[in-house]
Amino acid sequence: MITVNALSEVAALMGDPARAAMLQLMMDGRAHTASDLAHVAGVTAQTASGHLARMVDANLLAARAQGRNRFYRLASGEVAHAIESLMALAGERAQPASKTAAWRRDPDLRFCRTCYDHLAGQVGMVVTDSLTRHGHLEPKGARDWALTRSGELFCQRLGVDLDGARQAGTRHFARQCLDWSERRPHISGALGAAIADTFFKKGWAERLRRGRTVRLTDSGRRALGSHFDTSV
Amino acid sequence: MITVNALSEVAALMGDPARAAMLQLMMDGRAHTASDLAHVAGVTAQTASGHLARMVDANLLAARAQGRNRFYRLASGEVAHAIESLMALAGERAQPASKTAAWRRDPDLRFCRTCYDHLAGQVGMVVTDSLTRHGHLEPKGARDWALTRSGELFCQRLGVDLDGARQAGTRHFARQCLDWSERRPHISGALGAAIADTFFKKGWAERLRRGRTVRLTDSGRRALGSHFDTSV
DNA sequence: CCAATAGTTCGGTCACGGCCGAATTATCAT
DNA sequence: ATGATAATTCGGCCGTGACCGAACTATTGG
Repeated sequence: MITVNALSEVAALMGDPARAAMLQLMMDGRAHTASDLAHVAGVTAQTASGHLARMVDANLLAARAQGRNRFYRLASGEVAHAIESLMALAGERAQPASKTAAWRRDPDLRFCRTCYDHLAGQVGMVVTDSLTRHGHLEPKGARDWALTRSGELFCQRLGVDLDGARQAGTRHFARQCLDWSERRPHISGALGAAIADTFFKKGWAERLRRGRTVRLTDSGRRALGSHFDTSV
Repeated sequence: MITVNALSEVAALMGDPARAAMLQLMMDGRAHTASDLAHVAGVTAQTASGHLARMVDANLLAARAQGRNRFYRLASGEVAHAIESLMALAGERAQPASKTAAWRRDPDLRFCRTCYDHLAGQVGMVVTDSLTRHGHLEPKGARDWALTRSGELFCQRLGVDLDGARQAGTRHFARQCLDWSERRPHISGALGAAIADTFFKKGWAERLRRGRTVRLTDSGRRALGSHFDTSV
């Protein structure tokens, strides 16, 4: 097995948006099911299966079968290190791998957190509910939403980078993402990420140092009232 | 400017074989002209120019104009670090950045060295000359070679991974590479890399710790006699 | 001034690879 | 047994992006 260009092969694996999303989820150090990984990547199970097989082949991931699930995790700390150093180049902050098993009970986490790169928890639901209630978002197919004309205007007024979100490769634009604490779908996909970005950029929300918990700032509370007519 | 998926964007830049080849050349810490970079990547100047512009845009590279040349180098140590950690994943060894300016005079270097990933110097020329002398390689176009049927058989007998080399994306298969010490073209491209790989794998040659110098082993000398009917 | 060289921009071609639908296998639940 | 869920393989579609030829600009040197 000759390695004509080893660097490009590994980098190309990480260079696909869907695979990168999966890898970033696995940066928490835990093992995730193929379904979960397909979900954060915004692709179908078949597509995800192909991606995962390739990454296992390249020794980026380790797979473990358990019942009818297969769990995937990063193959080694070196993989995590490489991903971190790449994210550092892009000015992103990688959340260090912490093995807090009790994270499911955290009330702050249930209130507001990131689900990979978009908002989840009560705040994520408030945003999603407000968008659907005002007719900005309409269900489309089984797992997507369509952004209506009024939704487009609303996002522009809010300062959401719609162009950037639409350029996000073949990633789903407005995906339904099942919220594990609320048990209902919130907005994810490229649009969900762009909205979350707006929250952070305007200082409405702040990521806490570790983990996925997000703190809603005072101006964030006011924004929820004025833009999403909800009080939390 | 929203970063919907920062990781994949950086990784995708490094994930192209041509760009990866350029980056690996720049891992020596020096600045290189656009022509040189096009050359090791095995692409035309236009294509290289586009690649370089994109990498400068993404702050992976820094460019400096000097006369009618433009010199490109890695933008920071962080970039080098990220590349190293990726190469480590693939089991490759990154050659540490040494600034030996006197490398042009080194007689060992003139005798045998790697030119990015293929053999250069007298040994590289011996191999190339032998292949052309026996009709295994024929000039094709201005800067390429064609591997003849007899060349194909010869490579198979030698244990060169032709299939692997042919899969190397859009990289040129058998490129002519101007040898700076011999002033004649030697074999490069995917085939040149595969041949060099064979030399290393069979123990005919060994990379020295630092720099590009390659040591021809005793069995390597014998192999040059038996397979390439040349004594050095 | 003219020829040669380095580099870039533009336009058009083409193939690789990501994507999904459909079908298949395996496990779990009733 | 029967149906539901998790995961995979296969086949075919299609868009992104890498590539090159041609034309253009800038610098150097005779």
